[in-house]
Amino acid sequence: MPPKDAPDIVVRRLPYYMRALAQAAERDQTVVSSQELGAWLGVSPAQIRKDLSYFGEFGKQGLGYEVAYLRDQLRAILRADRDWQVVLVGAGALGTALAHYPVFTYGQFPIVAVFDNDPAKHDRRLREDLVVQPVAGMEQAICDRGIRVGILAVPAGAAQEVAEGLVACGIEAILNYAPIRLSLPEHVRVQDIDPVAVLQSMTYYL
Amino acid sequence: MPPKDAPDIVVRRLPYYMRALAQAAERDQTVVSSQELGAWLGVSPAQIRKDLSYFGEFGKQGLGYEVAYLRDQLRAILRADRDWQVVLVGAGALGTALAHYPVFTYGQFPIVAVFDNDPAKHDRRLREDLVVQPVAGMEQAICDRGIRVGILAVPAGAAQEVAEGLVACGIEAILNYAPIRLSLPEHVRVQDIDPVAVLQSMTYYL
DNA sequence: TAGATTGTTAATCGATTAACAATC
DNA sequence: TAGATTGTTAATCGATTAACAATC
Repeated sequence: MPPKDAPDIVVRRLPYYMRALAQAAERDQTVVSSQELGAWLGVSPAQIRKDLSYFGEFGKQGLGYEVAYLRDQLRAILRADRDWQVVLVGAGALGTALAHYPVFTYGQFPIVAVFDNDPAKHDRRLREDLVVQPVAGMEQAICDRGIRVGILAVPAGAAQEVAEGLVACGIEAILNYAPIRLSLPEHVRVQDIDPVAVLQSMTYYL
Repeated sequence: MPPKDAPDIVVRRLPYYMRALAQAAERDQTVVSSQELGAWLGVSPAQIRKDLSYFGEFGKQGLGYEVAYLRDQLRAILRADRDWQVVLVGAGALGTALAHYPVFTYGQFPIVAVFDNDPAKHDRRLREDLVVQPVAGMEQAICDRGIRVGILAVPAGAAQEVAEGLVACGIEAILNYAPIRLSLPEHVRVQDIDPVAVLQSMTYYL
């Protein structure tokens, strides 16, 4: 019986486990139990143990998990032990804000190229090392560098077309800020970030 | 047997149904089937019918749903037929970008006050009608206007404290951009938006 | 009427939790 | 050793899907 793949919902929790462990390590905590980790994250200890068990055995009975070790294991599992160059499309207010995030500047997901269709924005310098370019040059730039991750911060009307361009350039993971559902090939992962939809679901309860 | 409350996961899908219907209405489409709506959204027709059935009967057998009618019903259910004034805390790059979103300017969630703890930012004008104020005046401003929704766009280190301040002011729903889990009273709804966690879960598959 | 599609029930599928033997 | 906590199995819970009578 082959080991079961971790469900996507489990994979999506791992970054939160990883972050909690990184914070614990910064506090010089050396060991943590599933009980404690769960309390921090609002998750049951059983769920944490079950989630981790999809990927291996990381703890010691009677003791718990070594903080630094488990953090490093999760980093390796999520491929967070390396950088992923990112291409940003859309240099409006949101794109500009994202370009200044530390994680997108020196962090794990450096934005290395920005494109926009608005000629008024071309050559604008978003950062020391980042100049807005015309979308026409996108394919070339992405292929040359082997970039696989894209962030879409364009208006809804342009999103589908731009997304197809990204996919044609070899992008396999897209973080989509445009409030529209993208239709893309199966192999491309898309995650939407939509603050309005989130707020609208919250006001239901008010 | 009392009717069952809709699960939260259903409520979270309604904004997407609502948006698709609004777009269909703009195309002057008058009627839509669960089949068609599901195809647009990448959801099964059965799921759409089941989801809607938590809230009432909105369709006609053999025909489908009247687009404008169902859109309006969903608007009423989600309380999207009114404005919700929003308070923004954090006037950095992200907060500034959010302040310029149309939906947060003239839309359903107008940001009516911005606070920041950095004196250098005080009195900065984010928009025609929006000036950054010291956090000290927050409670007063929120209570005066009866604001119930907050957006948190401050660094992780300040988030918990600021969130507690918001709750003390009567805020009941928080959209949290800080990469940290907030511990707040049960009655306060919190939704996190964390692009890094999302990207990290996607790179697992690359 | 005949064809289509809803609303709902029952079946299926998948995720979470409880419980406990293994063992540090 | 005694106490604690893991990893895993089985039980439970909840969400999705399939199917179909009702009916437009």
